[in-house]
Amino acid sequence: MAYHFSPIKLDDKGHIRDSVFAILRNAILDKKLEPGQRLVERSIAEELGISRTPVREAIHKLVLERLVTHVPRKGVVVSGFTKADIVEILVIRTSLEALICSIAAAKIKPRELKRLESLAKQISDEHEKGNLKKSNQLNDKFHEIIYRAAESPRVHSFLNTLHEYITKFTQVAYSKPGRPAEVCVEHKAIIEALSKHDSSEAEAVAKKHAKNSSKAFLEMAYCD
Amino acid sequence: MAYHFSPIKLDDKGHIRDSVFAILRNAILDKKLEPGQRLVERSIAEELGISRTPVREAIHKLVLERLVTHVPRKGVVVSGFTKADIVEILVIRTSLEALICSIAAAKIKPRELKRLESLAKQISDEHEKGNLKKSNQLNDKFHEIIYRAAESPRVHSFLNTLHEYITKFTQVAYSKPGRPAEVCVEHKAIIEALSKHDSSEAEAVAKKHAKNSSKAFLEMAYCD
DNA sequence: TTTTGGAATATGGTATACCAACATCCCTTG
DNA sequence: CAAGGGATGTTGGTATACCATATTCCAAAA
Repeated sequence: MAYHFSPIKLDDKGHIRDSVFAILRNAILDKKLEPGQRLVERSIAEELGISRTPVREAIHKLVLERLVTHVPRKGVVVSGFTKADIVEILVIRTSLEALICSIAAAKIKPRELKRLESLAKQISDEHEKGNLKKSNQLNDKFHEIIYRAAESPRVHSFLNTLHEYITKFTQVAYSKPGRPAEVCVEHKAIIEALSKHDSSEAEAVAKKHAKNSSKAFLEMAYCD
Repeated sequence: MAYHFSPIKLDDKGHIRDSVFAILRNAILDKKLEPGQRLVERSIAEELGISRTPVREAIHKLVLERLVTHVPRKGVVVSGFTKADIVEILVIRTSLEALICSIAAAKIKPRELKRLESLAKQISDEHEKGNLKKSNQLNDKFHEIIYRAAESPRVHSFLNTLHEYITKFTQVAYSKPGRPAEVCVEHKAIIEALSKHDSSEAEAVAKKHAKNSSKAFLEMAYCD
């Protein structure tokens, strides 16, 4: 059975395993590989024109991220994403988003607060111009500032992973009527809580922000 | 430089990479490998009497768990655990513990509640008998019941990982005078919230429980 | 004595080879 | 024709070989 992967270009200076990981990951998230489908190391390696070793290492990472499941004596198969899985990811993100915000409140510097205010304004501007892509990028930066301010590498990297899962669908969430305006209001509330270095308020508003975002996503994604 | 690992016994039916992972992980958590020390694939493989392949895969998992850090053109080095790292792990656990408890409140079955009550009683009994080891085991079971009730595999497995980090020190926390009694009270409060299927109360009491446990740990571990 | 070039070495990344377990299918045998 | 068994193939796990890069160190030249 063929996966229809193109041979890898070797001009990449990064490690092959990372390229393979990205290829497989995108294929799964883009549903090019169906849930339940087996991933056969030899076949993938052959199609990509490389050896099994980097393929194995890439698959390993996928297992750790639960995008594929290891079945004894069968190899790995693509995991299915049920609605329950999506919900779990969203609630984890909500919880950690609240956590990192409360931590950030205690540590954030005036310089970073300034940057957040500037970004919030830009985001709102781009919204009005209808520039979804740009405003999404800026939105990511907004949250990245907060993540960094919290100086909590584990939470930070975990949130990034979750974010990548969700990103594949996020423009859907933003297309919900009225959501962009809400986002602006919520961003302002977050900035205010952070400015006051009020951890519990920051936790509360961040949780509300993430919950609303999750809700908007679920409504749009599962309206059927 | 020698790591002083003994050759692996091959009678293990499990995969070698898992054995290697456990060996390295324990060595790091038990401080037999010092922070900053390099892990050289060839040397480890040689000492264990196996090939590099399973060693590589084990090291990969360690990187994902941040127990070691990959340094370009250097290989991997053992990560240092500062107090900030411990604190971060504890607050993540607190956050997820609260989350999983609130989810469990909505899903838990009478059968599981019965089991929790029985365990809480046993734990308190073993405390009084001064049987720390046994009561710790039962405590783990107590939380495991709740984890399972939540049916949230990602949170569940993440909490297990965090738990293993903390476990290495946990008997310290329990040695704090008065803590065992508090634990019993907190367990009762958790059971009550779960019985009422009150998610927000469950979240609150679980958070308090985890926070108190973290506090007890930090006080005992860093009294100097 | 200092500097520099290159060879030797160390090490991780990648490719390949080998093996054991399991599945599949055909052939034999009743 | 059906059932059992063995040959063969598939696949993941492990071992080994090879390669590229970077570091170290020594020797030769200025």
